[in-house]
Amino acid sequence: MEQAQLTEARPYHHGDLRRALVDAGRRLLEVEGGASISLRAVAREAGVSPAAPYHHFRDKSELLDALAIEGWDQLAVQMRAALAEAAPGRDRLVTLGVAYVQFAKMNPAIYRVMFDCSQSHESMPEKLRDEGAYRLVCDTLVESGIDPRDEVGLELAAVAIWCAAHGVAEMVGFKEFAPLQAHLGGEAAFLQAIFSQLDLFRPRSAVTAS
Amino acid sequence: MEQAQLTEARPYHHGDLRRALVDAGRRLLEVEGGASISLRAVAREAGVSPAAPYHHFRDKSELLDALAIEGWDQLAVQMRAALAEAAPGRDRLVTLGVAYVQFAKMNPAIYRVMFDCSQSHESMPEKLRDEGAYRLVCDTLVESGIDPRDEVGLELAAVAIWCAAHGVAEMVGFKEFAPLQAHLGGEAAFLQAIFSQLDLFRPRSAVTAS
DNA sequence: GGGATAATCTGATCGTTGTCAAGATTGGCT
DNA sequence: AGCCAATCTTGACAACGATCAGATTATCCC
Repeated sequence: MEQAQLTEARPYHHGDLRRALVDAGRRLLEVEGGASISLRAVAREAGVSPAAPYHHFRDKSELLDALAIEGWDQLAVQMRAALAEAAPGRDRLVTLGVAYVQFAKMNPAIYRVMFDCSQSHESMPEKLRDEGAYRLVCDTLVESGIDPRDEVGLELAAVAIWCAAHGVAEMVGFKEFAPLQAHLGGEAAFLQAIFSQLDLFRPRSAVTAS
Repeated sequence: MEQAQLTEARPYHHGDLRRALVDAGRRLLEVEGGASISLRAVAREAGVSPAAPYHHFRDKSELLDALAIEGWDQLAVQMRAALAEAAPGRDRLVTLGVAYVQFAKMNPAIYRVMFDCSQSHESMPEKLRDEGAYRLVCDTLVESGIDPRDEVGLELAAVAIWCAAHGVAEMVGFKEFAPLQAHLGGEAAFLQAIFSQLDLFRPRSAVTAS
């Protein structure tokens, strides 16, 4: 009857398992590199039986969804912080992009889960639009000169930035870029340079056309 | 002793299994949507036992590597074709980007495997640099005005374009973009618009700084 | 309070997967 | 012919996702 187990008190019904499972999952994602997480491992980490999670999530994918949502929240926090501690006059869009990529690089497994979930749903979490990172990007875009009444233009710009940031986030770890990165003096300079290069898709020699 | 089985002749040693396995894998990837492929399913599709592949690939990941390499080849072919049938004066970088994204959208599972393999190796296949799509991008960059002697600048530009294209490729299917896409009149116009937007990271209101 | 009802957790089980070891079968070389 | 190495099958193992019956507990109604 005593609950003096080595790890913690062991309630018979485990007060709030859903929470514990998500935390366990996050812990595993932080430790285990890029491998896909195992639902049984999450249950093990939380100290419950392999079937227990099914009372809180219909699927394994639902657990991953919960992890993904927390990841998006975490990302928004980090981007907000980056904006806050950046010099106000500097280019704030680059600041956002660098923060985005650095989050993805420091939490690769979580970022992978975030994006995999979005892809299987074919859409990002709702919250992004209202209070999350997407909103941050839109605000910064307006702040840097885009007409907020041009909804199409604003969305196009935000989408384009997001795509670029995602692409950089997933490729910045490639070995091919290591010499380039070293030559430019570190990752921050590399990211800055990449983002500054992203006007390349505009027609260059198309002075004749249109 | 007769080999009159329903499907095909059934050689005792299956002339060239490695080839058959890769083909079977590609067939499965084309049919089955986004799910990860099963090594046993590939063996089943090829008509051999579940352990047979291990005489041609050390791992499941090695089979995926082979599939990925074929995918990169296929992508290069498609991009080359797009360049060939595009008007010579128009913006050829956009043509390349659109071809890249359309390949990813028409072969989502294969593209996913291609990129997953690259990420686990932290580098893309060697061939890309010499004769593949990367080389295509570099050539087109030089053709559109970049000084080929500036190796760092050229590589930076190629990397930036690749990142942007990859980001767009992975996000263009999201439902959030459907209205925007419809408003712009189809996917091609949408892609064109996105790529044209990618100069946003340049400092806009930074006329004072620097 | 007490008892019914629903929520939660465990244990056992099924089908599937990746991987390996041991044995059967075959092609190629001498 | 005869041997060796390559190839393929069979059988097995652990781990996984998922489900179900049953044990345990919380909650609510009287």
